[in-house]
Amino acid sequence: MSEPGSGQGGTHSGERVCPSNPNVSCGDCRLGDLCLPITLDAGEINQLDEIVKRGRPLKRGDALYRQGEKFTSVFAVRSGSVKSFQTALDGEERVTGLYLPGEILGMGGISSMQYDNTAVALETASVCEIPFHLLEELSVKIPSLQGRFFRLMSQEITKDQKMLTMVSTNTAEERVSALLLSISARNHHRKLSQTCFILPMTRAEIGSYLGLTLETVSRIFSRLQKQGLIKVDNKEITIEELDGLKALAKVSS
Amino acid sequence: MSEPGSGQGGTHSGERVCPSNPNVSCGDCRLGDLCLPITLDAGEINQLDEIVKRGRPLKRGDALYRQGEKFTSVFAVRSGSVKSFQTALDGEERVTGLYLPGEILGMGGISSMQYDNTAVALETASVCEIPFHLLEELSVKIPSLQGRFFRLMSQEITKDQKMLTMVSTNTAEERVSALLLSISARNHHRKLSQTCFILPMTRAEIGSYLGLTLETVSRIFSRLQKQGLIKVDNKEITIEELDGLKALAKVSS
DNA sequence: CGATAAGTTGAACTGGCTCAAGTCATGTGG
DNA sequence: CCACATGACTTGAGCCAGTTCAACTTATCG
Repeated sequence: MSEPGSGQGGTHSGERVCPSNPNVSCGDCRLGDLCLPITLDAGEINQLDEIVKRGRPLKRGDALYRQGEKFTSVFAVRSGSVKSFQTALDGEERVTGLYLPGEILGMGGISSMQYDNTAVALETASVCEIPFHLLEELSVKIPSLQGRFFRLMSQEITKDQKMLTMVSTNTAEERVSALLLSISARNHHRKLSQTCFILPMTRAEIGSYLGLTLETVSRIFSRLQKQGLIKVDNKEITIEELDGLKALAKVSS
Repeated sequence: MSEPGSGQGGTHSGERVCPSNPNVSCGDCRLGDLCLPITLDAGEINQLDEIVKRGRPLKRGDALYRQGEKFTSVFAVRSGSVKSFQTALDGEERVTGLYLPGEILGMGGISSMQYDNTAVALETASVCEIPFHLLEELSVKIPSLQGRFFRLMSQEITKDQKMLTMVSTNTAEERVSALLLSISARNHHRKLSQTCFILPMTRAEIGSYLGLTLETVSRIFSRLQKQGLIKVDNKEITIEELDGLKALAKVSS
């Protein structure tokens, strides 16, 4: 039904500007209004463009950075998807974030000057690397870039706190529903289908992210399907009753 | 044993500079090396000083800001303690943060331009209010202030993710131990006793913060006391076996 | 001093976990 | 291109950490 790598970015294979083309600049990038440059004018985007490094596409499992490494850059997902996770003392991985195209990651490393988690591609993905010391210098020259970055970090704080509230209060069913709705809303924001998408994570990764076991995640999917709220075909999810799912998730957005 | 308001700040009542004196400037504040100005030189501190508003002390229950209100300022705790919480759809309060002297709060409001939680004083407290638009302007002029604020926000992200990992994986015992150790470490950093302190929150608030019920928190306290790791006298906690508690908490710091 | 909020402790219950036994998809080497 | 290995997923049964409900004690404060 879908070859590997088609999860999030692949549905756009017919576009003018290929999202994994390393030569596309920030001004041309179709994610322009989601990513860092959103509030910048053309001249400023060019300045930002010069400090952005665009590497070759990553394969599933490739790391953007690793927990404990010296912090150098933040990253913007251009296509595909990325997860971040912390490795506990016992070696267990705990997923802390899922990042889709247009989203920024790595900001947790700024304070301690080393990355506080590991980020790996969940599928074939391309990312922009933004060396932080250059971004800082540029932010002093372009106040609106500083403002944009303050806002981005604030967004991450808000997101994490929402997640924290959810994991510590909501039931398994509410958490799984909320995750599906979150992916749905982010797809919608990127002009993709909000009712049908490929899950970029395995059941185990979803469980780790939501504080559940993989068996519970699987059972909830089956239950939601039985209730007619979603259709599950392996990793392909179709939301049949968006409002019903929202009622179940008990979250504002 | 201790009158209200003596929890965190009151133990310093014999100091030269009274922490609730609204006339003390950033340069004179005994929290100087914990709070915002940490990396600034004398001239820069004076500039920051001019934008900081120091109101009269807050009483227990007074709000610094409320969820949904227009975002205007971030706040630094000068003395006392502050909690932040989100109000769910059903009206339930979920504690999302505990802030002790020298710590900054309110940064979650920057992105959406409205506060994403409510912050109230847990005891008599004094705070500095820093209007954000002035802080932004000043940050462009003082690059090290921009850097400092980037680092502060990053710290908040790291803290939240650590909390998220903890709440979704650790047992009740580990969570309670970790909170006690966190308060202990923060007290130590502020040159207060790391083994004996007054809990600024009720059992219900601690439970809400850690994703537990108040009964469980109470039971864990009793259990830890029975094991000889801590001594509990209502809100006064004495850590008897710091290393034992650390072993139990299973956290790095 | 009396009212009310905070905290403790016990007993029974339950949502999600653990363990187990399978099926199904994906990909690899012969 | 098939066979087989391996990882991903599903489903069931029993269990347990933490919840819920309840009764009580202890602090706080007008």
